[in-house]
Amino acid sequence: MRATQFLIATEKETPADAVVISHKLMLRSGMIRKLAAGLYTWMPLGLRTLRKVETIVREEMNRAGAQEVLMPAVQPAELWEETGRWYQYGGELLRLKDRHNREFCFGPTAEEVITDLARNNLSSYKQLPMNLYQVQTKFRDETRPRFGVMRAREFIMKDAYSFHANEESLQETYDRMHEAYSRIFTRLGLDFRPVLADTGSIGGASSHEFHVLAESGEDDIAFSDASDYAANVELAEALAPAGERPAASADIEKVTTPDTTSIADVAEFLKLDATQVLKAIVVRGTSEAEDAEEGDAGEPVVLFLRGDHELNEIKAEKLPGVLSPLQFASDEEIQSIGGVTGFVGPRNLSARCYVDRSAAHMADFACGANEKDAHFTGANWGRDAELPEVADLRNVVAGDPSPCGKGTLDIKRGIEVGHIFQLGTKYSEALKATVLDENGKDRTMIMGCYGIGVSRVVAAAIEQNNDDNGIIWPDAIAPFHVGIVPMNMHKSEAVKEAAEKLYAELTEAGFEVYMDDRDKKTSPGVKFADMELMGIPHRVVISDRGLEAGTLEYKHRRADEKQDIAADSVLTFLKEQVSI
RNA sequence: CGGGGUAUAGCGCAGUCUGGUAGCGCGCCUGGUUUGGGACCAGGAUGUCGGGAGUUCGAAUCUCUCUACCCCGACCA
Repeated sequence: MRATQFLIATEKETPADAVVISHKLMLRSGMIRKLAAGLYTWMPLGLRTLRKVETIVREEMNRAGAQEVLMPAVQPAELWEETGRWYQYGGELLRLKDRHNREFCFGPTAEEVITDLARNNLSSYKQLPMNLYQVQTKFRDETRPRFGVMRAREFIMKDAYSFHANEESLQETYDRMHEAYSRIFTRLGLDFRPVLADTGSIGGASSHEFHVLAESGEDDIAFSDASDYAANVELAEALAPAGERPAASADIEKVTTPDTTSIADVAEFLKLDATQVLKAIVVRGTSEAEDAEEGDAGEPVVLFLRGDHELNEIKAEKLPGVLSPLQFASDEEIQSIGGVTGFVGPRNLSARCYVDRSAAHMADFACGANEKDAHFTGANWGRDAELPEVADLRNVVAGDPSPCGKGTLDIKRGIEVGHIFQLGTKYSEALKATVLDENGKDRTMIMGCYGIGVSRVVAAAIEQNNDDNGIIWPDAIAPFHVGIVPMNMHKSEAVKEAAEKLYAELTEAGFEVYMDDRDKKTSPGVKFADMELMGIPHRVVISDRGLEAGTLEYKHRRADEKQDIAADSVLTFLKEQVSI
């Protein structure tokens, strides 16, 4: 590709609405342009990389035995009504009506459609297992799209769905997908980790997320320093502290603590560490009324944590009696159980309570007195308040022992680029997707699903590969492998000739080449800067000076120094440097 | 959805408080000089000042209203 024929859209200044590096660089390099919130046009430069990611994903999916299909982006409401998700999905589902007033949605995912496909086209266990995938535009009407294509509303996703006659077969495909994903992200040149994950609203048994490690990630990942254990913090179990709870050594005492409603206030006022203060969080409970609809709130539930710990909402939602999704109780609801907002404590509280494992281990602690402007100090479980049911309620923090039993946990930020689930029969049952088994009986197929955020991968790759001058593409997904900068091409026939010759030679050899043939108005500095911003990994400069000496100059985007290469060996040299 | 903010040329911004008819840098066009790291000189083009309504002799500026976008949070995976 010649620069003069390419839609170059580089920008010197960063558009004001970008906050993460990948978003800034994608805009500045001219990979994407924003159309509206969460909607982006892929420019020629960006699309080249996007297509390369897709290609790698396809190659590895095919290698792992999956078959590509392409389903409609617009899906009929009926299917979603059959699984009940038409009502459950909420505002993220973009609903549409056609001219006949029939309802549709723009697919945020395709379980319904693929399961419909399977029930209509698979009839025998002998056809299983079957793994089908597509690479397609999805739409999720995020309340808050951000970070460019990292969290866009419209995005490209590879979604695969497998169908099985039994659990063993599902596990086999799941493992094979796990392996395929590892190969994909390795080939993409990314620093990634598979981590144990919550199964979320899609439901199902087992689940792994694939995360690209980056500071700008929106997820916290817990790693063991002594094993390969890694889990999303949402899921990572916080173990009980070792040993017995220390014995009480202080007397309980009520103290006046005016306006100290936060843990930080209380700790400061009482000159205690946050670890010595009991945190109480009152959430809504499930209703036990006969006519209660799902989601109706019932009696509040109180959760106790050590002051320095954070509530893990996913864990809390799963507790019996706690309303899911989690909602915090109102001041009135707190009063109804004998509490005072900001001063809730375990003593004389009439509500169902849970205490976190670490909080259950506290002794001589401070806690709310269920009176305005009052706390207790020197409180102890058993003696001063009954110990509620103990549960794992908190997010793990760095330094916690690893749940795998080996080492301690470290926490890093990650960008979720892939997710694999064992779905079980959630969708196949709702849509009655069955096959006949060996005995001629209907059997509901067991499903797995496997997603990769293709467009998000592009952004994630940039988060991991950039410097002050711009993007640094791994060869595998670079929009161009080699950039040629001819110096003073307008003046020197020799340079022009050599550049054209090299361009033809490299293209012939299978390299994707970008030659900056812009005229004399475009100074070399601009060409270098653009090429670096765009992240082209290998650069060859052709100059009169070099040609006289029989050399060309080569520099890798990541290297500090340029090097002279004998002109006649450039092709061989580049074949060694570039991994296509 | 709650809180905060912004909207002026393709991009980044000033001008708004204190009303007087639109400006800077980059980019773009023309000509010339330059040519190994975002050149220089001269000339030039580009704006419904986000939309609507109002106040006023006069509105980018004041008032009301709508919209879009961004940030924090909640939600979502």
